[in-house]
Amino acid sequence: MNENQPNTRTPDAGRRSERSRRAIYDAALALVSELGYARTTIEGIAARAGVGKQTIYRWWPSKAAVLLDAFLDLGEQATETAPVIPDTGDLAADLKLVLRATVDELTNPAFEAPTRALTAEGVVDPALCALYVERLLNPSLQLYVDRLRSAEAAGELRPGIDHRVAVELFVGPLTHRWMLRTLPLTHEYADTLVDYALGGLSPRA
Amino acid sequence: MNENQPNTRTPDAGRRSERSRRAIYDAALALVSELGYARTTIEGIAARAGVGKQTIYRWWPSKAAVLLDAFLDLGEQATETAPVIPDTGDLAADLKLVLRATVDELTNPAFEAPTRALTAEGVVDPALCALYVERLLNPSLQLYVDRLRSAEAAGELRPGIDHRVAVELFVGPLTHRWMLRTLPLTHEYADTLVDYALGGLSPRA
DNA sequence: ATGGACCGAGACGTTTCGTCTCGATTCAGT
DNA sequence: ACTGAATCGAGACGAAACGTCTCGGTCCAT
Repeated sequence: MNENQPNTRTPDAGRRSERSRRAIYDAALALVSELGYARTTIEGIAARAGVGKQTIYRWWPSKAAVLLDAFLDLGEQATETAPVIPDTGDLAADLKLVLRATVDELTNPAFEAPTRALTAEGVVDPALCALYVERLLNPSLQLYVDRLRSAEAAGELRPGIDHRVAVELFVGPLTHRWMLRTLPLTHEYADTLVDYALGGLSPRA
Repeated sequence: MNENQPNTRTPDAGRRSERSRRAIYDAALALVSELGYARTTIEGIAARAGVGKQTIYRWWPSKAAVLLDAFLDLGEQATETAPVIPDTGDLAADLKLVLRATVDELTNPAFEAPTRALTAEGVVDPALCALYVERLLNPSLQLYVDRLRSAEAAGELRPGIDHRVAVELFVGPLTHRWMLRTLPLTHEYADTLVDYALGGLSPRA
């Protein structure tokens, strides 16, 4: 909040302690898993990481920002995030494969807690949300867009479709069910979504 | 049946002060609008409502629960919530009308702040989420289901479609864009969703 | 070697939490 | 009409976390 003139210190990333940064990430993720996001405190993260509170306040504006960076770091470590959607020539099959994987990830207890925390915070904090979307969501959605472009070239998609809207037709309902826990999130649901979205709800004349 | 746990107090709704209840709703909604949800405190609500803190803690388990009830009460006052989806025989047109109205509501500043707060809290708090879904979301989605059933009878829908999934095909992407602020939420987007979902993304042979 | 920036540690005043106590008031049952 | 129990407004209370601020200590560039 306090962005006054001389007070705004720019903490020079060169002198930054890599050791502390990692320790903070580990502590943050561990505490969120153990206590949940609401009962995870910055003081708790600092204590667990063996770090001064100021070291956190110097580099991050909020608890949520710490968790976002920790989460991004976690994703980068797992280089197996081979971020590619298969292109077998069968669009429906490829989409089902990826959406099923997404279902598995969203229901994986290790990822679910921090993801929910970040998402909830983003719903209410536009600045954090922008970071979240830019660094996590959009890159992921772009993979779908690319696959749909390829599908259009192969004649598997109606020409003129807005690929971005089409992606949201798959991902939106999935996210909706996950966020609001309305009904179980299953592989079958993912498959049905693909079938309905590709085939349409209207009778095929 | 000995349900007299000393710990479990059942605060007997008969003696409850209607006056205080309303004052708390008003104060809660006003403060959330003025300060945002995060900086709205239970102490602040109590002070603004001219009410003892205990009166809030006695009847609600959390700040979010207060806001949910306040929000529900607000909706019940506005009896003009004539909760019907038109049935003109043109499914696409009817859906576009309702989805456009939903877009307007989601972007209405008066409703947006408390709705975001409740949704965010629900993402992270399963108990609150269940209440939210049961009392706000599901009744609303049921209207769509009913309209789709009518459409199926009229031959406007492929037979055998799971109406609930179909509803989520419309509402999911809308909610996705609203929650995560990925792209602007417009009437055009609502229309496109209806066209894509009904017509399907695959080429119509 | 020396100055500056970061570091861990923690003291500090503040805010809010959730519980508890206190009379006053209001309602139900004898 | 009396009385007892429960809620009411008001606020005191200790605990917890906030975010800011010193402290020395350490590391690096000058």
